[in-house]
Amino acid sequence: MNIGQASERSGLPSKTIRYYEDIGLIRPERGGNGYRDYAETDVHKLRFLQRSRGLGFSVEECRQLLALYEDKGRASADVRDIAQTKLTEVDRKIRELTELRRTLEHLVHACHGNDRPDCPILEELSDGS
Amino acid sequence: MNIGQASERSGLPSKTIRYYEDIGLIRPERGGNGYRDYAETDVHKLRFLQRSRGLGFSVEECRQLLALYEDKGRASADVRDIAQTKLTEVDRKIRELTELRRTLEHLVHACHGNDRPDCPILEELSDGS
DNA sequence: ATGCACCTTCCAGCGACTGGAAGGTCAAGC
DNA sequence: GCTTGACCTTCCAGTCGCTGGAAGGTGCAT
Repeated sequence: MNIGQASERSGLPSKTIRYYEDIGLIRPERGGNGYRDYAETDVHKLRFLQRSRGLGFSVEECRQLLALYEDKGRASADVRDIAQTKLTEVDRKIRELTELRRTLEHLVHACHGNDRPDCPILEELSDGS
Repeated sequence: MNIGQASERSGLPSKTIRYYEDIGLIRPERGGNGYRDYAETDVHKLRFLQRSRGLGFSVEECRQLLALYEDKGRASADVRDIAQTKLTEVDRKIRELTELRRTLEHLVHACHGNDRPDCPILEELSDGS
């Protein structure tokens, strides 16, 4: 199938699919007209990429996961390690954002939001109080 | 003062300070030797930038905030709108990450992590079950 | 005079795409 | 057979917010 259909079936934009080929994640056949020709297994891999990217794995991590996926002799512990590391990162990000949220909420509530020029938000940004 | 000291006092790397000048956020004087010469007000603005970037505002939002900060006749509601929008974004991001966290945790717990090749994580990534 | 820390500009690269230009291909309708 | 339009191709540039490095100038102490 052509890239358009592969795009539709994987949920990835054609541009992204070509990019993944550029960086060596996937290698479709080529037809006589030079068009890329995707097999079912390719669509499968593209969906795999779409899901793992959506779970926040970097492209390099996806490359590892894909290699492990294709390696029938891999240890499942390898995969779990990658997921565990990502989980820790996500946890940290959530903590940071929650802290940020608290600060922003405080700022928004402190500001009466009228058309007078004094604004507690700017004051706090300015002097770090 | 030179860029090194401005860097130290604002908490921003020299490279970043030069970059902020490139994109027109700040315009220090120049000494006879061509060195940038930062006044107190410049350090003040740099700290303002450092804090607002740290709160997750984009450089463009920082530019707006800085303009409002310098505009003595601004309405505080303008500032609050920017902060409120950012708060909504942060909320959405936290929700997404929490969902992601749940999925990752499920994957990690489902995988026994031994050296046999079957791995529930890869299976889920593959078939989206 | 030498050394070293600091400063300058400019250019390139990161990650993960995304947009656009310029052109080839294919199928349908006239 | 000719046109139209949708699709495909490659290649180059831009996004965001820096960051690194090269090549060279300046300031100050020894």
